[in-house]
Amino acid sequence: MDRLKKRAEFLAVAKGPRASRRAFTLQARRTAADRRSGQPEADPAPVAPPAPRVGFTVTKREGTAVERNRIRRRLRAVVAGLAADVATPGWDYVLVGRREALHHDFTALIDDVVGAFSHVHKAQASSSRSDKGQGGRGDRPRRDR
RNA sequence: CCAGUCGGUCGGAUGGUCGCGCGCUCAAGGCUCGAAAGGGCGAGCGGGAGGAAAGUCCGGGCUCCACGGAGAAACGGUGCCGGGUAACGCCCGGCGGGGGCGACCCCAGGGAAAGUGCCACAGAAAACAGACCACCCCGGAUGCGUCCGGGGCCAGGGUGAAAAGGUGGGGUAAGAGCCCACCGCGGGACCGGCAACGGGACCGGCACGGAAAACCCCACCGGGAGCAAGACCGAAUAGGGACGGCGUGACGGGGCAACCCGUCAGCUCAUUCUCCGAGCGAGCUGUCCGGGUAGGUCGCGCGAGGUGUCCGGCGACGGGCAUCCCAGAUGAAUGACCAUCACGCGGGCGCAAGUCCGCCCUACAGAACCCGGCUUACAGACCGACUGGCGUC
Repeated sequence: MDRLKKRAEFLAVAKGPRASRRAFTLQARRTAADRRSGQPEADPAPVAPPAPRVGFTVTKREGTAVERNRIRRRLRAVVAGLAADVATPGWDYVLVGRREALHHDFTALIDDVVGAFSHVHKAQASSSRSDKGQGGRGDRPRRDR
């Protein structure tokens, strides 16, 4: 499981859909789609979408350094345990940890993460249709001119 | 046994499943990035948070910047003495003062006869000596209540943190260091100590209030910024420079000119031809160079190093020998989960040792260039030395 490490990558994912649970907030973004739309359609090579990447964020508001480390490590352990099941290739994810992640029951935490992932995927699916519609409309007039 | 003082150590253990980052080694095949060298995905092994990693309060190393030498002033810091140390505002050993029956603890602890200012409230008076009230004596007046003049200035004056040394005696009109004894205070030859300081013959009738954490004076110390220091590599895009290639057409009109407009060539709008339309119409392009952003590499861990032991020293510490190599991340590794066992708390059974069940799972807290300190936080456990009290022999 690759990690997100650049500030710019985190900012990009923050624009995507999100799902909030008691112990965290999940943000997600479909990166492969972006790359395809950025290139002309002449490149039909069906390159395998890049492996999913996950980043973790815990702000100082959530506690001391020890507590923040523990929040991030528990969330990381959850994701590492079921990464292949929930994370889709071509996507970036960011988990924003909350204080509740310190003592939240581990199995419940796993359930929450699974739920949040599917919720985010659904949200992207519905909103991406409208995105494509807008993109198509934006492309056509440019070609007409 | 109880109460207490000081110093020190540790701060869960074992196992299982799945992982993280670093280093070393291996390489049969596969996948992937790359022009290549090589890297990644793999396997094995090794090691991977603290006593405070924290606060960022001092002192250094290291790096860059500034700077000719010396001195002075200003500013900041430190402040009993001796020692330790690379250095310190730290530590050790003393001294002085204060507290405790004691072990022991606490102390911004230089200078107030260099100067300025301050001493609230209360009080007659707050700093140097007197004025006031009251008191005492003498003389005079008197309506016998007292009043006036002169002298004494000590004791008394609720106060206050602080007010003319205290007690006793002599003395006197009454008093007062006016005189005497003791205590206190000041000076002090000399003695002990490296010193801070301690002791002190003798002398002095006693003067010299506090506060320096108000200013100040004296002595000593002090360039600035910090690993986001600093060094190197360096895209994409835009822009800069050097050299080269192709090109910068014709006519007319306006305008002093720069320039603007129009027409015709020319070029572009995927390709060939024609037409129409739009745009361009003086630049386009190749190679190289330099600055530099994102990003990356180094800095980066052999050190005022750890452990053991011996020697010197009361001690801080110093020295010798042996031995060990011990985190190196950068959206930031050092973990997640489970089981068992100790530890703690509560309850049941048992004379007791113990056993069973349940709970909390055990604090403060996470390296970020590195060291020496200080300060602050901390569940619980252990060790040593010592003090006071009780009991027994």
